[in-house]
Amino acid sequence: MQIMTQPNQKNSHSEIPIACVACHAREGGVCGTLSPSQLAQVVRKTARRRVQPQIEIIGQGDGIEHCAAIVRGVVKLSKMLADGRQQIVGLQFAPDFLGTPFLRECSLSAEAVTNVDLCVFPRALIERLAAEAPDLQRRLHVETLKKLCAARDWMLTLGRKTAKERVANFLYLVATRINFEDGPAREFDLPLSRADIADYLGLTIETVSRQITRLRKEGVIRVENRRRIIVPDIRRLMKNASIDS
Amino acid sequence: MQIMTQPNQKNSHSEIPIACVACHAREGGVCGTLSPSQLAQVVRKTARRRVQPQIEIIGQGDGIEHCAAIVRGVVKLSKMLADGRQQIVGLQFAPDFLGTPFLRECSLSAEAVTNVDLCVFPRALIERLAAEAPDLQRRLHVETLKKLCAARDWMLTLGRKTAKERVANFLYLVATRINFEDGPAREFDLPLSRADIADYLGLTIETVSRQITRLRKEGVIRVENRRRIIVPDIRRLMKNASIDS
DNA sequence: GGGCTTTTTTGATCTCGATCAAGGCAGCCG
DNA sequence: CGGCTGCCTTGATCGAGATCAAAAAAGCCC
Repeated sequence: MQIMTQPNQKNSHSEIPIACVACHAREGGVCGTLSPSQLAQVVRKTARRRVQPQIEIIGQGDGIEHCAAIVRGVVKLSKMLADGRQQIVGLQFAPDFLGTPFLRECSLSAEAVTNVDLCVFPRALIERLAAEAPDLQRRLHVETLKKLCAARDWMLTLGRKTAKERVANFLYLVATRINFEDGPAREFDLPLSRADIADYLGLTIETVSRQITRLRKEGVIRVENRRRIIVPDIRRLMKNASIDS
Repeated sequence: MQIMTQPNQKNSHSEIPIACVACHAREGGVCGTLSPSQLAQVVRKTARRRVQPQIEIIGQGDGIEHCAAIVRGVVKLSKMLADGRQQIVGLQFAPDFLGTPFLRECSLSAEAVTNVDLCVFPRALIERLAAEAPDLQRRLHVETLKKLCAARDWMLTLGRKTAKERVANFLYLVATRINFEDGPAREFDLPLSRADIADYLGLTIETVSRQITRLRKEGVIRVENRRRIIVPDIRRLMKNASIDS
């Protein structure tokens, strides 16, 4: 499924760039250094969109004609083999950028795992503005570099860590990314089902469940209603994940 | 160990940018769109360097002050846990770019696996030129996007493929990347030892060896002198790697 | 609440790849 | 040539996580 292209008429024009800025609040916003006329283009071509859980945002192998910034919610990026085996290759939280301008042939599918609010742009707009505004290009590049670094960290997890370490690593990752401003959350709701966690960790749901139980029994975490995780001591969780701090 | 900083006096000035261009020949070279004065800066600040196998180019956690383009040879990027478990998170062939300008905190170590010729620049130079030349910034960004795509492909391999598929996948990867101009090589020398292959695939050397034997006995590959691989039918190798073409 | 589905947990067993242990083979140097 | 060293291969056994199976808990709709 493609990202919708129509600008959302219900939003006032002034709201949209604020959303974009919010998306990249950590660094002052993607639109931060654009000229007034460039900002006006963004306003005209940008659409807000709300996506329900389990709805595909970008399909595997689509010619991707749009990009988006996540305003709220969690998006999973996954790859699938012909026989159905699946691997989640990235989790994106607000205010991450979705899509690969400047590169066409990267097949992966993006799917909302919670309710997601997006700020959608045409790919061509981003590419044009990036060519005009070096700082925008640089900032998108830095975001890509961070994703590359995260992907490589996860390769270490997938290739060399035990099931228990992987689960602890996942919990640590969610704790640190769920609130993008503050440090690691002490208490949070898991955005993913056990099946999705398994697909992210290269494990089965049974193994994920058993390792969560194990961490719970060892007192590393507390679990309420299967979804809510409480971490009394983040250091202890990191040790269980073999994260050297 | 840091990359050497001294420009190599033995190289004529005219040779160096040619080397850079050669590094990025597929797209016309990193230096392709620079002005004459920018090119002169590159000439002044660039050093050629030859690196022996198993020599570290950039250490894990170094404050990385240099970047490099690979002119010849193969470089492995790896991450290690405190207890010694290791994962190779990327293999770079000529004419790949090494280093992460614009981003400081990504800990990984780069090590030559064959004799490697590099073209070394100060990080600051690249960052300055990229700010001035939007096309250079864009091209570096595209290279990073490709690496991200490759890393995510590898996550699928690490998370969901069997030992045999992983080994076949690795052979296919080397076949396609060892000669950057042509298509997949039908015959090539493995640049990595069994131990390095194991670290790349998240397996042990024994399992790697057994799966190579198995692929050999099934006629998917022929092996000469343990290092030389002959692939009679690349399609068959891809099928064994579960690569959907 | 009661019946239904879906998700998660727990238990029993199996299997692929790890581990432990030799043995083979090539390169190197005397 | 023979002994040595460092990879690589092969064999035997073990174990972490997969698979198969079922029970328990939560959500959902009436």
